[in-house]
Amino acid sequence: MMTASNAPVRQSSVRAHNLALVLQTVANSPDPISRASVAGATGLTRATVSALVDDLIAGALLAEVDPAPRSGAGRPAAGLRPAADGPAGLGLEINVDYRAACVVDLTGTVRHHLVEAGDQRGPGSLDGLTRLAARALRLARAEGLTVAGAALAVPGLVSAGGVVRVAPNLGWQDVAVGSQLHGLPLMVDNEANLAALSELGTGDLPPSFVYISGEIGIGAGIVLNGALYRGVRGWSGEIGHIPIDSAGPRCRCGARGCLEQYAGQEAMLSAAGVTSVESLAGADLTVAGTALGTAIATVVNLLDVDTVVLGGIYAPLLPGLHDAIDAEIARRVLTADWSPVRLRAATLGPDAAVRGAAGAVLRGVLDDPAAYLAR
Amino acid sequence: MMTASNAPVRQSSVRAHNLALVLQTVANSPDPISRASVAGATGLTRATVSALVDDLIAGALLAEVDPAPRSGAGRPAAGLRPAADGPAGLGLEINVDYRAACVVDLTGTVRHHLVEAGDQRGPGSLDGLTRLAARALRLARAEGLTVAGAALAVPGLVSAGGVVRVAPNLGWQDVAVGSQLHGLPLMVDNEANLAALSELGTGDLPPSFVYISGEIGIGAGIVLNGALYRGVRGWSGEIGHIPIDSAGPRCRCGARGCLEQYAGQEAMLSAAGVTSVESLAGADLTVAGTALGTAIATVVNLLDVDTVVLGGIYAPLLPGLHDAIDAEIARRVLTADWSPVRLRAATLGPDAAVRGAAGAVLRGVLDDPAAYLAR
DNA sequence: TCAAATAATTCAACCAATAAACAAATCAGA
DNA sequence: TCTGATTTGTTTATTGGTTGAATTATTTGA
Repeated sequence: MMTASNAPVRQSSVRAHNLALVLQTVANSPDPISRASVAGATGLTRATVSALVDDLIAGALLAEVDPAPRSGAGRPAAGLRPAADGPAGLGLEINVDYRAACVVDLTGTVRHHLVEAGDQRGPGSLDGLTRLAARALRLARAEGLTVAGAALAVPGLVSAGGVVRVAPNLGWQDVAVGSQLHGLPLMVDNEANLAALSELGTGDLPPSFVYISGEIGIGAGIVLNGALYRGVRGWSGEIGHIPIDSAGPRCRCGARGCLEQYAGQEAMLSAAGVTSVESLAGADLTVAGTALGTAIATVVNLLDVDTVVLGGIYAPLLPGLHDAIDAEIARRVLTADWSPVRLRAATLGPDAAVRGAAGAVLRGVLDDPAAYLAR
Repeated sequence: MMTASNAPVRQSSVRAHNLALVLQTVANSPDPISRASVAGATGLTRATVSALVDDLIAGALLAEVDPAPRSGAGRPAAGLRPAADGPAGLGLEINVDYRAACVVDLTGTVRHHLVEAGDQRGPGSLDGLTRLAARALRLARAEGLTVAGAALAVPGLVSAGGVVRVAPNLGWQDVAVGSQLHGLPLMVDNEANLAALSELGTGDLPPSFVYISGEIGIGAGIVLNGALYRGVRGWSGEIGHIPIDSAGPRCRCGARGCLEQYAGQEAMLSAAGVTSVESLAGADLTVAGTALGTAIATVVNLLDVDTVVLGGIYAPLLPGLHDAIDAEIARRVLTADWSPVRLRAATLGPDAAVRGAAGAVLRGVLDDPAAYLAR
C-alpha cells in the first residue's frame, strides 16, 4: 500500500502494514515458506509473524500446506502458501475485435478465461462486456471464490472515476464506464499499464522498467520501484508520438514523423508490403527498429531504467528488431557504456492486459490485506 | 521519509512517522500554528501532538513563538515554528567558473552564502571546495547551528556512493568525491536534480513537475509526487540528447539533431550571432523554442506532468521562448485539449542548485526527524 | 534412548496512541 | 467586574500491537 505520507499512523496501521508485509513475503516466495523463515526475511519476531499468519489464514488469504522436504534436525516447518480458495480478481478487457474476462486467484492461477470475438467499436459494446463479466462472476462464485473487485483494460486514455476520455480505435470519446460493476469496485485503466503490471507479476523483472505495447497505436506502461507510474491525470506512457524526424510523414495527431509512423502496426505492414502481422516475421524491420530504438533511447535517457519489455506485436518480432534497436541505444543513450539496457520480449502474449487487470485487483489485496479482511 | 515497504513496522516507527508528520505540518504552514491546529490538520489527537511537539522542541527542531493574533473566545494558542537555531544544511556547488557554499536553516533562511569565482575545471578544484566548506561550517557553528549534513551539486552524472561518472564541462571522469566531508555525511547529486528540489521547496509548485536546466548542457530534474525521481542508477533527466531531427547537425554525443544542438547555450549563441547570454534577450529564439517545445512534448506525453519549470539561462529568456514552446506543445501533446501544460520560469536564479543542495539536507531532517534527534 | 536443533506458541512487559477528564487562559455579556 | 462559554493544552487510565524470554512440540543424529 502506498501509505499516504500525510496521514497519521496508529497501532492499527502498524498491523495493517505488517499483515501486508507477511502476505507479500509468502506470495513472493517461489516455494512454501515457514513462519520462522518469514520472520527471518521480514525482521519481525516469530511471535508476531505467528499472530499475523493466524489472521491471514482465518481470512482465507493464506493456507498451510504440507511441509517442504527438509534436511537437518528440528521440528519440521509448516509451509505457507497464498490461499487458492480466497480472494480472486476479475480482469476485463475490451479491444477492437474481441472482449475478454478472466478470473485469477491469489496463487496466480487463471481459473477462468472467457473470450468473445467480434467488433467492439462503439460504446454499445459495454453491455456485452457487462454480460461477459456476469458469466465470469458466476463461474468464480460457483467455485467458492470471493471476487474482490474488477479491473477493465481499455486501449485509450482513462481519467479518474472511470471515464474513458478517448479510445481512438474503439471510436470512444468521453465514455463513463463508472466505478462499480455487479456490486464490485471497478477500476478502469489503460491496456499498456495493466499489461506492464502483468509482466511485473511474473517476477523475473527488475522493479523499474518500461513496457512498450505495439498495437495499432503504441503505448507504454511505466513501472518505477515496483509500482505503476500513472502520471498526474493517469495519462502517462503516450509514447506513440515521440518525434523521430520532424520532416517525416504526417501523423494522424497532426505532427510529423511520430514514432507511430515508423513502428506502428499499419506503418510496418505497408513498409513490408504485407497484410498480416504474422508475415512481418520474415520482413526487414530495420526502419521500425531504428525508430523504436530512438524512442527507447529517449525514454532511457529521461527515466534511467535499465530494462525495456517489448509487448504486443513487438514480442514475436523482437529477433528482427533487436539489432536496429540496440544500435540506436548504443548511439543515443549516454550511459550505455557503464550499464547496458536490457531488451526483453514480453512473456504473456495477447492475454497480458486481461491478466494484468485481474492482477491489479489482487495487488490491491496484497497491498492492503487488512482492508480486505475488514470488508 | 520514503518508508521502505519491505521493512517491518514497530511502535518506534509509528513515533518516527508521526514526528515527521507534525514537523512537516508546522514547516508547511505559512504562519505559526498551534498544537490544536496541528492535531486538526493531521488527524492525531491533541494529546499526541503535545507529546510529539515536546520532543521536537527539546531537540531544537521546533520553537514556540508569540501567539498569532487571534479572534474569538478561548485560551490563546502558543504558536509553533521551525527552529532557527536548530539543524542547518550545508549546500555546495561546483561549476565551470565558480564554486559556492551556503548554509540554510530550518526556517529556510539562507544564513551564509559564499561564492568564489574562478575556473574549476579538473578534479583538483575539489580541494578548494573542501576549504570553502570548512569556512562555511565555521561560520554556521559560530552562530550555534548544528549542521546536519552536506550536499554537493555537480553538473554531471553521479553514481551511488558519491562517484561522479562524468562531468563533461568540468573535465571530470570517475571522480570519487566520497560520502563524508569534515565528518559530515555528504550527498552528491546532479545540479538539475537539486535545483528542481529547490524550486519544489518554494511551495508554489504542484507535487509533480519537471525542471529543465539550460546551461552549456541541458538537464532535467524530475519531481514526482513531491519526491525527486533519480532513476535506477541516479541518471534520470538526461534530456539534452532527445532527438529533434535525425538529419540535423552532428552532436558531441555522436548522434544527430539532439536538443542540445538547437537549444543548448552554444547553439543559441551562435544562431543569434552574439557572444553573451544577456544579448540573447532580444534575439529571435524560435528555433530553440521549437526544439525545446518538441522535447517538452515528449516529456509530457511520457510522464503526464502538467507543469514544466524552465531554469538556468532559460528562465530570463522565457518570454522569447514561450510562444514557440506552446505551439509545439499544442501540436504534439495529445492531452493538451483537456488540460493545459503550464510553463513557468524558475524563481531562484543561479543559486537554485546550491540552495537545493542545502535544502536536500534539511529535507532529510524533515523526512526523518527521529534519526536527527537520535544522533 | 537421549541430547541437540529447529519450529511454533504463550505470556508478561513495554511503547505509543486514544479518549476523557481536567486545568489554564481568554472573550463576551450582564 | 463578575460569570459562563470557549478554546488550548496537559494528565491519566485504557487499549492495541510488538517484543523477548520461556515453553512446548517435533524431528535428526549419536
